[in-house]
Amino acid sequence: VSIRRPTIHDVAAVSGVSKTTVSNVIRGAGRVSAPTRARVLDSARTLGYRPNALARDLVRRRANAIGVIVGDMANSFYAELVKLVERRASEAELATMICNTDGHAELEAARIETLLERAVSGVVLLQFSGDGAVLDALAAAAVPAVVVSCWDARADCVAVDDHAGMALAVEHLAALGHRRIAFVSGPLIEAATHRARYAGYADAMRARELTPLPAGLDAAAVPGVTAYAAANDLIAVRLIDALEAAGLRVPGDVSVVGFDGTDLGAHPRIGLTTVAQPRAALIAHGVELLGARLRGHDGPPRGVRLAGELMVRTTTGAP
Amino acid sequence: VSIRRPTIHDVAAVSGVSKTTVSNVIRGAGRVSAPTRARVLDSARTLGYRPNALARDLVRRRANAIGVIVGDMANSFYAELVKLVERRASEAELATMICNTDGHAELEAARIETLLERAVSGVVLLQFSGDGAVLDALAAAAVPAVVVSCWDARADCVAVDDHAGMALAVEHLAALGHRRIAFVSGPLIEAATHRARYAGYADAMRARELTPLPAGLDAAAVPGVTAYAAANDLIAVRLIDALEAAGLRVPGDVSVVGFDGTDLGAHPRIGLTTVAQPRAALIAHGVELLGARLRGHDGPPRGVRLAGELMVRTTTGAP
DNA sequence: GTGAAAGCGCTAACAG
DNA sequence: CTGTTAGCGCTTTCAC
Repeated sequence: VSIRRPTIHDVAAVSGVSKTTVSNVIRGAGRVSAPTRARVLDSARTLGYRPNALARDLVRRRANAIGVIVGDMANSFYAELVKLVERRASEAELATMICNTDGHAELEAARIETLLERAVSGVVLLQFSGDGAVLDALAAAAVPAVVVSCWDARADCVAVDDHAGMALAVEHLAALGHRRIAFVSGPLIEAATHRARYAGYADAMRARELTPLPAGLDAAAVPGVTAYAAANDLIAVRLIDALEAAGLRVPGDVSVVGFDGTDLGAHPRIGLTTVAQPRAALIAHGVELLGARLRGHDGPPRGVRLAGELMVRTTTGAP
Repeated sequence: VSIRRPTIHDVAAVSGVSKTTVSNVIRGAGRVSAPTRARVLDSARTLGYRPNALARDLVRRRANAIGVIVGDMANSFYAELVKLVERRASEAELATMICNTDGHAELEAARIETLLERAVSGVVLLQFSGDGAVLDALAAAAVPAVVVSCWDARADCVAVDDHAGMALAVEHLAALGHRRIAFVSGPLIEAATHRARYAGYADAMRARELTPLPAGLDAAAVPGVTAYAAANDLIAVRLIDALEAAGLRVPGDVSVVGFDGTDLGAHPRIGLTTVAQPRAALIAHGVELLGARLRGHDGPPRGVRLAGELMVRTTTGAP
């Protein structure tokens, strides 16, 4: 029950070598003879030595950690993304610091600030308000960042093609015979994503000679509409609730299609028709982009567009 | 575009005071005259000074962060708990380091080890394998920990009364007229939780003079059984899938009750009857226990038992 | 192969 | 009210 935990110095004293040598064997760096290494490892074990990451990080001037900004972890789409990021990070020996912003841009900026104070090695933005100042702060601190699942040309970025994805949804609905199709969004949708998905909706409508309606911002029935394209699954599911609570049947009276491809929508009882995002690929590319920067890659922002996949289930049908 | 970010030393030089004074105004500690404070703040701003948390933490020998161990973030029950913890932590200026174990005890131990290397101020275990060595390591490092949502008498702990909660589920089923009731669990359930919930089930069965069946470990129909009490909502929902896929109707042919009270089960299309856990209260108490230790409170482990609440929805009915 | 020395940026007594 | 003095535990040249 030591009052102070053993340091590299203690290990050095016990094994009769210098701090440098201990440091070398702990890190597996430099050349150390086998007997010395064994002796050091042995005393480290008996002393119960545990490296102090704080000291290491201070001299390296960079924490062995990445930050993750997420809008809403209660949304299973994002929870899953966080989980995937954390797995990659821990495989790379990096800790994961998580920040939930609930979609507030000012909170986002504040959390980035604390991540910068903590000198994280990189940041994954699963939510990005679009605030250029945030990107600037990151760049000024030379902390690489990648925005995932929300398109932004100013940063390394990987996202699904929102425009094309939403068009898929509208075409599916139109092919079913729907003509009055509404787009429904919500407060937790980033502005850029909202715009892209709405544009995809509107363009696809016009391509079919249908009239796009203004974006709805709450999950409520719109008179005369027979089908809804929601900005994400959560909104779609809530919309279904509201619709059914109002006595409408889905897909009997109205059709609903979501966006994301969450587990929630996948449940047979819900069977939400949706445009699924390739979550694993999103993170794989995101981590790869970040990794390249961490390895020193320099150059202009790179963007990766992934395709969304229409999954027809049971919330859509003929009008 | 400075190659090196400004330090407290630079700010001191610019404002013509010592490092200590700068440190004092940055931290709001000590007594500093208003004019001096203003001058320091001013030069800090113009220099774009940002405190280095790494250095602060090193001298304090404790990172301004807590660790959170979670079994499966993709389970919305836990995602929600993580979100609540993160909110409390950020309110207390603490960063949140997250570790997803996928229920593997060895991963849990490994992640605790890295949290200890990083000298976190405390740990919230949303998942706990029950490994005493983990608790010992934490105690040896004098890092307070609280286990939440899973009972363990050896640590500060807050959890729902699993035994009584599961009994509620069984009594509900029995009152409906079911006599052949099975208990179904899964691999991601902690051993202690599994035992407590199974015991609650078995005892409630016997109290009604019914015969408890051995615990089922997969979401599959058991011949002759008319009702299932699942160890959690996720298992219950999967069970419903399997049952319906096998041609059985819920609750027409069989009834199912879950445990947790997740959003997934709450959806009208699913309407899972369940024993809801008071998530906010769980975290509020957990954070409070941890906070007390952080403030130096000493003493034996304290445990808080919360009551689960039966929420009757639409997956249960008469046999 | 191994060691000595010089910090990383900040806090914390303790003087003045 | 402000400054001086020591480190926190580790990495990293650079000698030997």
